[in-house]
Formats: sequence, structure tokens, C-alpha cells
Amino acid sequence: MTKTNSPLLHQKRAAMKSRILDTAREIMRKDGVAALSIQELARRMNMRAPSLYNYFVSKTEIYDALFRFGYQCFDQYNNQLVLSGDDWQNDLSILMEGYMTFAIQNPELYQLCFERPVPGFVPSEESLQLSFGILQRYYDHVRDWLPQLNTDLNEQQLSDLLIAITHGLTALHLANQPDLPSGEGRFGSLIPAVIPILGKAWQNNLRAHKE
Amino acid sequence: MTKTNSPLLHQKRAAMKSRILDTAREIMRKDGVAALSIQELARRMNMRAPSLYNYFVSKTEIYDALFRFGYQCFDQYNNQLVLSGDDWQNDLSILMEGYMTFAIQNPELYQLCFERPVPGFVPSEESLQLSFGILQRYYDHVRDWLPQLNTDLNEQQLSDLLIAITHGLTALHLANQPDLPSGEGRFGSLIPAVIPILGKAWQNNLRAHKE
DNA sequence: GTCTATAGCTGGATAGAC
DNA sequence: GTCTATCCAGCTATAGAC
Repeated sequence: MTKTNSPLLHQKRAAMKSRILDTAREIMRKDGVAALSIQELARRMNMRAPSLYNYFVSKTEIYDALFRFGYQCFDQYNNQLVLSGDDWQNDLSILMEGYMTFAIQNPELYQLCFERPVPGFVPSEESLQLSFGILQRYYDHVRDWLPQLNTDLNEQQLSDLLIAITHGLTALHLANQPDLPSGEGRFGSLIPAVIPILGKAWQNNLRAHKE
Repeated sequence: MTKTNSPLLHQKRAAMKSRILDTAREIMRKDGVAALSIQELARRMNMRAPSLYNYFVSKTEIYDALFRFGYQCFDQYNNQLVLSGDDWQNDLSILMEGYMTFAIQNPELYQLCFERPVPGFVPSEESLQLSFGILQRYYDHVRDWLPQLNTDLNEQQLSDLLIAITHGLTALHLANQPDLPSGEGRFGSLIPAVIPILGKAWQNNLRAHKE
């Protein structure tokens, strides 16, 4: 095992793997997620294709590493958001904007992780497990809101609906105006617009209770 | 020009083109939209690859024909739906269910037309114009609803929001439970659920006017 | 670790016989 | 219209020299 080598070598090796993944992302961003090729990757790094096999045993492993990296980025991005914890409309807005912003800033990771544009690529079991955990944590926010909401939806239905709306707006934003930030453009600007609509539907109508 | 030949030859030729497109759809459905290849296409038809070039000048032309065909199917599917014309919640429900049903029944056409999973394929100008017209007609339904709705959204915002919700639910349904029909499953069942939510948000609140 | 060389495959597309 | 033969390009991946 090369694992017993000096930590310095480890560092250089890890840095190289990082550079490879970064370059792979450039290609995917420019030519489409499915257009990644080892040869083009080597070309861009001024290397020969076989050299890359010292760092990754196959192209699938590169995709898999990026799949995991994408979810880790997504998780990190979300953890850094500041939620109020008691104002669900505020927090939903932040989470939706965050989701779209992540997708705009990392469209190739977003597509790799949330759509399945690469024929033949199936994430490894380990990577899938990681993604499930991260998604679950994302969904868990909704659990806290449910008591405040006047709705018949259960927890999963509510998560599913909110993620579907968020994904729909994000996908159409990316397809039509990928260069505009979240909050702007035909679809990006609808996040602020949709929150009060849901608010109106789900607010506790006190007046109705009194009558 | 072969255009001046007998109508009978024309018919046989058109039938063959149809068979080719049908077989292409099978491949796309099974292996992914981007996985279509002329050789595999020929294999499935018990022909040799060069023969196909008598019917389509390139693989791109096959994609383009399917792109147009997809929009024509979508249009036809929508025109056959029976709308009330005065009950927007009823009609919205029918259009959303129709959209998802079309996507479930023709996932390869849906992906080719509404997502862009094939690196390098750009629909021809003619096909794009066709698609714009059909989409416009789809969006036009919303114009009729606007006067009934209590909302600040303008016509385009309303169309965009509704199409985003519909697309989001459809994409997640296809990704998770493609074998279930619209109306069933985690995401399919949310179409009936989301209509009253929008209804509650946009209904004219007569009581509020009286006070 | 990086390279050259190459195996082995698949693909899109064309030429030309029949 | 269909075929065989073929070109040319691209790809993943491996062997083995340095």
C-alpha cells in the first residue's frame, strides 16, 4: 500500500487529485457532463492520458469522486446558511435561494448529482449512502416547520413538494438564464414570489377559527 | 429529386423512416437519450449502418426529427385534453396531469425536448421555431385564468411558475418512480395536492372585501 | 510518476459493387 | 436500397521503458 508513505507525498498526491477533479469540472461545465474524456482531461493538464491512471483507476471513479464531492459541497454550502429556526418563510426562502445559488455556481456538480446525464454511470453504493444522508439532513429542516403550518400534507409530502418547486425553478433557470444570479431572471425571481403564495395557503387563519 | 416519385414509394419510404425513429426511441429509452448510435440502431433493425443513411443524412438529423416529433406529440396530446374554460383549478389540474402523463409515456421524447442531455446536439432553427409556437400555445391557457385570480403575478410570471412546478414534480417523478402513472407515487400524487394550495392563495377572498 | 506505444473497441460517415 | 469494405477519429485502458 502506498498509504504508508510520508505525509508530504500524500499531500502532493492529494493536491494532484484535486487539480484533476477541478479540470474535469471545467470540461463538464463547458462541453456537458457526459462529454468528459480522459484524453481531453490529460490534454488540458499538459499530461498524457495514461498518467491519470496513477490517480484514478477509471473514468467512472472520477465521476464517482465528483459525485461525492458535489454532495459534500452542497452540504457545506447549506450548513453555512444562517437560518432563524422559527420563521419558516424566512428559512424556506434562504434554503431555496441557497439551492439555486449552489446550482448556478456549480452547474456541472448539480447536474451530475441531481440529474443523471451520463449513460452508464451509476454512483457506487458508498457514494449513494453519503448522498442519502446529506439529502435527509436537508429534508429535516421541514420537520421543524410542520407544526407551524396549516396544511394537510405530512412531512414527506411537504418536503417533496418544496424540493420539486425548488428543483423546477432551478432547472428552468439554468436552462434559460444560467448567468443570472438567484433572485434575478424569469425563474430566479420567482423564489421571492412563491414564498408568500405558500404563506398565504398555509398560514393559520385565526379569523376562521373564531367564527 | 426523389420527390417526384410515385406516392406508393413515398409511403413505403415514410413507413421506413417511422420504423427507424421508433427503434431509435427504444434505444434512447433503454440506454439513455445520449446513448443512441447508428450502429446499434442498424443492429436492432437487422440492417447495416450505411443503409440508414438513405433515410437520414446524419445522426443529428435523427435527433432533430425526434425533437420535432416530440413537440408534435406533446401538442397533439394537449389538444385532446378537455378543458372547462371557466374553472381554472380544474383546467390547471388537467394540464399538469397531462404534462406528467406525456412525460411518463414518452420519457425519451420528454428528455430530448425539455432537458438537453445530448452533448453537441442543437435543434435546427426550424425545429426550434416549431417548439416555440407549441409552447406558446400551451402558455396561452394561463392568460384566460389571470382575470379570475387574486394575484400580483403578471401573465408570464404565472406561466413560468406553473410550468416550473409542473416540471419539478415531473422530473422528480421520472427520476424516482417512472413506472407509476400520474397521480400516484411520491411526486405524482402531489399534483392533486398542490392545486388547492394555489387555490387558497389565489382565490378572491370576498370576506376580506366586505370588511 | 510520467512517458511512448499500442491493444482493442466503438463510433460516424463515405465509396462503390450489386 | 442495401450491402461490403473501408477510412478516420475518438475513446478506455494496459504494458513496460525510463
